[in-house]
Amino acid sequence: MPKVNFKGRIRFRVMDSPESTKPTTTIAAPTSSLDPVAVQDSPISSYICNLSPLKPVKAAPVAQSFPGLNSPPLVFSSPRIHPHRQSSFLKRPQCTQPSGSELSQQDDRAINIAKGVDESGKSDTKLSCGLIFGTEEGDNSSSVDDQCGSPPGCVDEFLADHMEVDCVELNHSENLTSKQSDNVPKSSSGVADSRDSITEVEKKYDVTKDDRMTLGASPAIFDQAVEKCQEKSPFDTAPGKAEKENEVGDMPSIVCPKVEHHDHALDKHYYEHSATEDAGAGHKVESDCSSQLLLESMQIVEYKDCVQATRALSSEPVENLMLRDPKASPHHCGMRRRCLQFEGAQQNTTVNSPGSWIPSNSTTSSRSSVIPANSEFLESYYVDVPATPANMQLDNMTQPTFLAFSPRNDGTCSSKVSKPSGIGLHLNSIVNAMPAGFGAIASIKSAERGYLSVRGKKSVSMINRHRSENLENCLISSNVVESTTGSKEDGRHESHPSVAASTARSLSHYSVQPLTNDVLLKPIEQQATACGDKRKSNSGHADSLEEKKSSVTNDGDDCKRCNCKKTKCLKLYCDCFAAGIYCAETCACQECFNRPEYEDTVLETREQIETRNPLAFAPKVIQRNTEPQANSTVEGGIISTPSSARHKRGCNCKKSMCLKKYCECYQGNVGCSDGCRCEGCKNVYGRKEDSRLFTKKFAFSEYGMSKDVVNKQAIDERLDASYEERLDMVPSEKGLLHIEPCNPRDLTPLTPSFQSSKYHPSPESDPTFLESYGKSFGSPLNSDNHGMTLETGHRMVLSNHSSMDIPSLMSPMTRDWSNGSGAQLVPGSGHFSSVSSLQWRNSPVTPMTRFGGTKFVQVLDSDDNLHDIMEDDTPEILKDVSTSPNTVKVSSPNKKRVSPPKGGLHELGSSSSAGLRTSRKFILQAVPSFPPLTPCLDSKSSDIQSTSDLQGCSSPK
DNA sequence: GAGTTTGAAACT
DNA sequence: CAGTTTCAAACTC
Repeated sequence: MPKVNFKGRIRFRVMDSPESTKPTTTIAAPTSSLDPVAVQDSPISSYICNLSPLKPVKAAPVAQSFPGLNSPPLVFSSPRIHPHRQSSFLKRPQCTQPSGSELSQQDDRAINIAKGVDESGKSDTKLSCGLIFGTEEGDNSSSVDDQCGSPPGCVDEFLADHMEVDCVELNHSENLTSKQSDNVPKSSSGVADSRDSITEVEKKYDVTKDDRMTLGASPAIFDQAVEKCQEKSPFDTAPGKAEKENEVGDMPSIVCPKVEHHDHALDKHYYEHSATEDAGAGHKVESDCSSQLLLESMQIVEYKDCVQATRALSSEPVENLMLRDPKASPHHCGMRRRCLQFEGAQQNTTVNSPGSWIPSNSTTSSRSSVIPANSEFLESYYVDVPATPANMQLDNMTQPTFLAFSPRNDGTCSSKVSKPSGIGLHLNSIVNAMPAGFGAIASIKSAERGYLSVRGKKSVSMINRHRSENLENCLISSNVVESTTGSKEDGRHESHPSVAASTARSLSHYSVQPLTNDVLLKPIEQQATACGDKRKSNSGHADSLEEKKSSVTNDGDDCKRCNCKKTKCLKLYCDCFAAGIYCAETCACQECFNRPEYEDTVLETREQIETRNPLAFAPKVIQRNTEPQANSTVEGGIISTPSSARHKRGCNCKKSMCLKKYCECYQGNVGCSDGCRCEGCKNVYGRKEDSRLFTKKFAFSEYGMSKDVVNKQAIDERLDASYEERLDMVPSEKGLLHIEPCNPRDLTPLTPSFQSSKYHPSPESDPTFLESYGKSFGSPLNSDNHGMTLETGHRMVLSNHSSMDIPSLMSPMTRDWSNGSGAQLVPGSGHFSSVSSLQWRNSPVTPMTRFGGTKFVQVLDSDDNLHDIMEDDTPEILKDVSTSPNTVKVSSPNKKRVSPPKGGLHELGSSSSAGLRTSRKFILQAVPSFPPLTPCLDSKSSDIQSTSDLQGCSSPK
């Protein structure tokens, strides 16, 4: 068919142009999943894998529809992934704790289901894949390949795996890799296993049953679901899709229409993945999935998460679920789809910890402590996961996030961590929302550590819901949107009283929510926005909102619609491709190869592009302030928002004066920075010049506000218009302040950068980036550094300001700050940071970066290096505020509000002054500790906090 | 909807 | 690294 021809063309092109190395193999087997996968996997150095989420994607293709599989390798995990990771993370721990694990898994499943199975499956698969990869990677590169090639567990598998693995077989993950191929046929057995596992779990944990009861799901239903799953499991290989569909069908309530609609192909992939994986460990997984699905479905049904966030079947439980699941699911749906391909890289980390019990205990405890009965149940699941990690082992904690990278956890408990697919970043950016997820995840993780802060906020979950609503508003800026989504997610997570639970939830939710995006259109919109950075940014504006909506209406996917005619959607010219998402039917592109069918080609191409520019797929706009803006506005009216965010590379506008969407900075709703080479910059969000003044001044501002304030005022005036829109959003956010913690997810979008940075610290991609950020660190480390620095600073600050810390950690930089000051929910930053570090690195970093970044920046600013950073983040200055209230004031474009700021400022100022001082001191220490080298490592070495930062740092874009 | 403008991406 | 070309989005009419 024409496709074939296309493929041929594509292959040729691919071969010819960009991806000479892989091309042949990849090209050869683009459609043929296996070959490419194997190739990718085997050779894949972790590095490569990490680098391109595409690989995972390829793997997915191999699975046919398992983008997820591919994802594992992806360096840049999409935010989504992170969430998943977290979820997976959580799951495993849950596994250790049957009830909790199950719950978490179920949640994930539910999410998947909600996604419409497919999407969820994709996202999940990705996650799962990531997890698998993680295990595999840890185990063997080949295994990874297998995963990729084989159907790395579908998303469901993901979840299921965790569950089953934990409960049933810890070794499954290992087996899975080997089994993948074999397992497929075993699917049936897998189902049985799942049942068994379920039963076992149930046995082990009376709670599960009870939970079911609580959930409202009747045992019978559950059993039925299991049966269905089992039946489905047989889908094994080819049938996978059908099976998935079936599953979906099985999970009637669960299925989310959108998801299904979105990416059948992807879903299929996932499905296949799941099937394949299921076959091996996958079987268990599937069974788990099925069981989980059942459970989830049960829960979901009650919660109706999967189906749609909107669907809140049961009121209370539903709410909790809704908050989590719905969002997640919806999110995931949209995000995943898009990101799936790239996301494939996602790392799934199923942490099976022998000590899982401990976690489980914690989780259980969390349950009791936090969640109300039913909701608790779910929460408990979430909680379990996080709890386990936290409790379990900081190591594990970190591992979970990193597990993908290092299978340590696997040891005792196989923990599969979905690696963040750096590439997924696009998604992140897109998803950004997803990204949010990352951040969220990271935050969550951190939360786990310090999560306490989060806990207090189950209400947050509610908020999250609102967020979803708000999201629409948030659409304002894609970046912002992302952040918002993240925040929402975060909020959700946080919402749960029990920190661990909250964290776990957040993880699960994140993973889920992003995907699910809720059926809620809003979420979708967000996703869309997230998807297309440009568009997002565009949409970011109020105007964009409408557009987004329209696009959203299309599908969550549409966020980006390309019209490529010559590039076949395999170049960065293509917004879809650049965003790490597949082109949708709504696209008007011609001869599009950016489709699941051509995953291999896509992955290869991506790899090639990434080879040239590791940050090519990183979000163009580093969102730091978006959410914060809202916060800032809320708090002190410090509306530095726009300023906080920056364009990765900076624009080069000469005629548009940065006042049109031609300008990427403008598109991204971010101010121009020193990195920009624009001429006659009049960027409403912040002029390059201004940014400098700001940044520097700002840096000083903390120390001496007056100058900054003045500049800010001027800027604010300009920004006010644009900001007002945001502000509008903000108000809601204000209400959401609680949510702020959630905001961290927003950061998720950054994650991509992380990944890239991690793997590709190369400054090439982002000279400006490096410059601004790198300067501070001295090393070219990308944003990671920033993240590192920021985080460290943040932490440092946090140490000073316990309250502040939490918020910052929790929420994106700015908001967090503002909110942080107010909310400062959690004081456990320190703990948080340490834990987060690993995880963050993968993807979640972003959040960290934001927070820490800004603050840190300030601190740094005090130092020479830091100062530069500040500049980059100038707008971020506002962020700085977060670190120090003062900074916030300064940074906020809406200085009027901010600067006066009022109490907030004062508070900040007072606290900040002290905090800053203290932070500085810390920084001084920390900085030295930070070798300019890799942010992550450095940060780690320097401080735990720094480590957390590092995670964030990994995100560097 | 067609044509132009714009700036990023890709290429040399 | 700089310059040029190509490309697709953004914009205008």
